[in-house]
Amino acid sequence: MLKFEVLNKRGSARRGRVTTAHSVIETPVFMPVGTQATVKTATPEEVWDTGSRILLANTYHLYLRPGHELIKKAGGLHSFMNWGGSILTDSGGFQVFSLAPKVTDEGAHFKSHIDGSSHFFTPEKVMDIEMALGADIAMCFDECSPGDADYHRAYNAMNRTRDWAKRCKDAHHHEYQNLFGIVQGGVFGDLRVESAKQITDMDFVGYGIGGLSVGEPKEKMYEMLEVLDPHMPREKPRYLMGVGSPDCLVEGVMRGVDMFDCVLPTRIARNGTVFHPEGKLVLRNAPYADDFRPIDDTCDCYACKNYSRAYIRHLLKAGEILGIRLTTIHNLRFLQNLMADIRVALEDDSFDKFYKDFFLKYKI
RNA sequence: GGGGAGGUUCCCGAGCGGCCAAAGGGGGCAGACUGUAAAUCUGCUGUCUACGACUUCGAUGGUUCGAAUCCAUCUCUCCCCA
Repeated sequence: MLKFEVLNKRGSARRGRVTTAHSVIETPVFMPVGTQATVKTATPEEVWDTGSRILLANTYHLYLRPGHELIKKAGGLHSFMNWGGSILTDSGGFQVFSLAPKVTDEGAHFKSHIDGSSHFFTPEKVMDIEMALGADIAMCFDECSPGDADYHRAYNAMNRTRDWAKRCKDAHHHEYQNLFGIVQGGVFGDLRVESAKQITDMDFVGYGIGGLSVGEPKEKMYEMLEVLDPHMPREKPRYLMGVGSPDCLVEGVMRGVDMFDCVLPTRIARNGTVFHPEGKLVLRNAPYADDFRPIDDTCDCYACKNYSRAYIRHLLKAGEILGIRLTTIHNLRFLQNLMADIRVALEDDSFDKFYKDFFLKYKI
């Protein structure tokens, strides 16, 4: 079972440690996303070398292809993809929201994005799949309302998430896998508080904060985190789902978040953008054509230690695979270094200074 | 030497009298990307003293109210036969 220790606190921010059956995870932590049991372009070893100790994978995608039974047959996700760290599986709740299928109290009907075939997810079905996948942490099947959802819609999604969480908990039995509940409530403070009560009353191992970073202004997201802070148990990990820009990570930690995941670093890497202490660099742009410096001369990643901006830009422009591999490795390492720096600052009780210094340099 | 097909905006390539500053690709230049249907998507890409004007479709000359589109000559490229 999962163990969570809070090692140090500074206001709402906390420095902690999650221990799962597969690894020790120092928090606050950033978790790279490997939807289809792979962090796109990088080998598990390369991902490990960026400092990552826990990855995300997606129930919806792996159920469709190659199928959870096959992964179970392979000995579970860790074995199937040769990843020695921990894994968290997202439930497919986000797809329910983004693929806009028909949702009833019973579950969600949707059509496969691969072949158009019809499928039906219930909380029980999702638990079966997640247990078969065998990640260290499984997420409840929830309903995620979009950032512009009105009160009524957010309210309904919140209550459905509560009902489904109950059914998930009843259906979930696993030797080492841990189930996290998910708080919803849109951008409405009272709903967030109510959702936090509904979900934490069920006593999960940890809590996802869902339905944020889905199109609402950042300020709303920060506001919701502040509203939630006093209503979530301090002794359990909090996971802000889908958040991953450097500024949001720092802001999230300040508001008490322990875990983050996001496709942003890997996606923008594939689209030619890299993180830098002063902001993002669109490496495929013309000014880098003859810029022979590393992406970030303070970075210790494989890309920065060996290659220039000009070379990587050339690879990106030429459509060479190595280009997006290098930018992916850099962006992951950048975020892992950022999180490591945050953890040190929390240990040293210097997070306020860190926060100030970070935003002095980093242009959003 | 004979016969045939062609030369279009950075490149390839449509257009074949007006609706053409000229389709569509590519390339180039930017922008977006936050629980991944994403190595994706979107915009711009002749010049300017810009809701209008000017210069472009091998060159020159012509026909026409009007030509990238028709005619003549020149020039270059490719293919076939000698």
